[in-house]
Amino acid sequence: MATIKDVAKLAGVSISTASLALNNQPHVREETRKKVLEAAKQLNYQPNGIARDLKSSKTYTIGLILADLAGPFYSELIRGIQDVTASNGYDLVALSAVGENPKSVRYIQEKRTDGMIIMAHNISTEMIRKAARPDFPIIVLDRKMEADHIYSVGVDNRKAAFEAVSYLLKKGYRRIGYLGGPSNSTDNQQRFLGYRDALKAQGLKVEPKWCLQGRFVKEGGYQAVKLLAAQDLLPEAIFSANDEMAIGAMEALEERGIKVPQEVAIVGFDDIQLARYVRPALTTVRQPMYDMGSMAASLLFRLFQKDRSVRSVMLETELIIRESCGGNPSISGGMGNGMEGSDRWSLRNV
Amino acid sequence: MATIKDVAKLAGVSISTASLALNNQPHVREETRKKVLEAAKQLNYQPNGIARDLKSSKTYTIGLILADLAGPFYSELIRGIQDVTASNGYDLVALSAVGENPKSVRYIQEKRTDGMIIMAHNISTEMIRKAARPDFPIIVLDRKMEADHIYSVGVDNRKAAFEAVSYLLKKGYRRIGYLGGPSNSTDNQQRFLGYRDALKAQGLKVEPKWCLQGRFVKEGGYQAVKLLAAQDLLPEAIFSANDEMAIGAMEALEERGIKVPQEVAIVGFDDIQLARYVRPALTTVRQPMYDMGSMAASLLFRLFQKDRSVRSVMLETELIIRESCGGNPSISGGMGNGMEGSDRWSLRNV
DNA sequence: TTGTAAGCGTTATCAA
DNA sequence: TTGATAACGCTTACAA
Repeated sequence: MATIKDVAKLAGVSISTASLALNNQPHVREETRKKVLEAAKQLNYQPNGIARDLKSSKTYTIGLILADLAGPFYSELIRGIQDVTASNGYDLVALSAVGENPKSVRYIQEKRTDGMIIMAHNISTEMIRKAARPDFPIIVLDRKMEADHIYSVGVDNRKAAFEAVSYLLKKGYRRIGYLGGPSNSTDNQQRFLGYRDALKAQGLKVEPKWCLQGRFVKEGGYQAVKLLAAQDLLPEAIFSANDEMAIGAMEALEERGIKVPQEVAIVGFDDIQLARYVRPALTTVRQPMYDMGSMAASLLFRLFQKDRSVRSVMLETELIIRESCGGNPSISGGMGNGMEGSDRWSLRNV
Repeated sequence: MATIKDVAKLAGVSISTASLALNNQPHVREETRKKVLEAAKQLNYQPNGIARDLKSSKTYTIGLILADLAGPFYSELIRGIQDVTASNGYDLVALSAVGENPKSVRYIQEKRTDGMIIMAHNISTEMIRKAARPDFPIIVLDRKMEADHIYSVGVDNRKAAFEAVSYLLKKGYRRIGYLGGPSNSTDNQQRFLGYRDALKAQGLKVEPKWCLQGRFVKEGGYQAVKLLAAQDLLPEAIFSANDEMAIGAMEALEERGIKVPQEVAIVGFDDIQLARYVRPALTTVRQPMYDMGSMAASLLFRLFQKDRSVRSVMLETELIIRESCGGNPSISGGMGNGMEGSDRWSLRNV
């Protein structure tokens, strides 16, 4: 690997001159610059970014940690972040936090980026708190937390879940199950509370036998519902804490010839791309993922600029009515460009 | 930011001793180690990864560059890579190459990782060739290229396309269009050649009016087909160079009330997750994305170990018959966990 | 306009 | 068992 030293030597100048020339700094004679550039080319010189980062304590990179990079859930989120980072001349690197003790925390602790956006329930709040610094702000998307140099961007999960379940109740369903995610996930906890609140508001209470664990993945939803169906314990409706599990649930039901929504209604959460393509199309709570992403990134850049007015933000969700709980499918088909539905059902401020 | 220097000072030892203690090296008195660890904790010390990387010229990270991180296409690929990197104790960082002159090339050039996997047609072959080094191998997934420290993993696009189009021909379709991606994409070029070959083998030739450009994105497929339909120029069948465009095409047709497959048949390429969910379910060429990912990563690790036997690899594709060109849907339904058909791929050396 | 030299935070070598 | 000290490759005062 050719270093700047080699370039300088070949060009017959000092290292600092070589550096100046290479970085298009003024105060370098044109002839000298040419010599240096020529030498660099000849050696196929490429600067070592790590050394530069170390020296300048700046990486022009922001990091994004997701529980599962490969999940279908994140497209719009990534797009939102990316649009903002790119327009600020930054790179975005994404990593996923897999397993109980994700290796990627190393990446947070060791500060290989200028800031972080995190949406991974398997990364502990404690860890995040420890890693944040004035020059290393962190935005969390999957929990509520406000501490020095830490901000959160998200939706009011409890309220959103409350409304989704209330919708089921309004349609006359009484025996409503909950298909949940990992218990250490704040999102899951809040959605469960919203579910409980809604039942309670109608004088109903949570039935443990209908509280399923699906780990936020399709296979989990599939297994949980399959088991319940085998025991003949199915409720009339299921509120699933995310769409993936809801789709798994639908497949389990289909396998047993149980009709959705006629026999069991289903509501999901997230509005992933697939939601509108499954049959029946999934009624679900839309999270404004693109906005969450761009908001998180903007916050970060404002923080880089020492903007003191930054605060955590909560965005609005929207219940998207499709076919999976019967009744007026108002949406299905269309370009799926995320534009449908802004006029439909409720929008609310938090 | 507390550095190791601060820790050393607080513990009353030298920097080197602090380093030894912190890294669990032997030859440190237990008492001393305790003192150091205590100091580190008190200062909330976290090692600076960049400095470490610089010193050790090793990052224990491999990079993945995708044309569009947010695309639906990559889940399985990422999973394949991730499984291998994680089991080798490495991190995976993903970046996307957006636009004509992607900023992320910086990441390649500046070697912030120990190796790279690239699937982004907007990164030039020239650039890749320049960046590869003995200690910085690169695996390309979207083009055929073999040079020092560069290997490719992929499928035989031309053959796969040939088979897909031949299938249409065998079903009796004669007027077959091509919905293609960016012209600088090798994948696109090869698929087009396969399409042409298949037509030629039946004495047919390519009709320019049926050669559409959809930029590999859904919206592109939608627009192109919409336009063609408006001019009443639709062929009997369309071979789309990827699934996203195929789905866009289907939506354009649906909008005009044109039935698939009765009036226009469609075949896609990739077998993304959505393909089995759209109605009619999409007949398409499955690329073994998971295997491509794990294979690419394995190659990298073998290279790290100076394994000289590494060679480029070509994997087999498979035509998945569903409903979008009429006739015998052989696969559809199931858990969609990507496990179907895994007994069918074979490895071929190039 | 160019060169010398310090330093970013580590790890590693060698003496003490 | 510990401590000086020299790198790693770069940027940047400051001096010449």
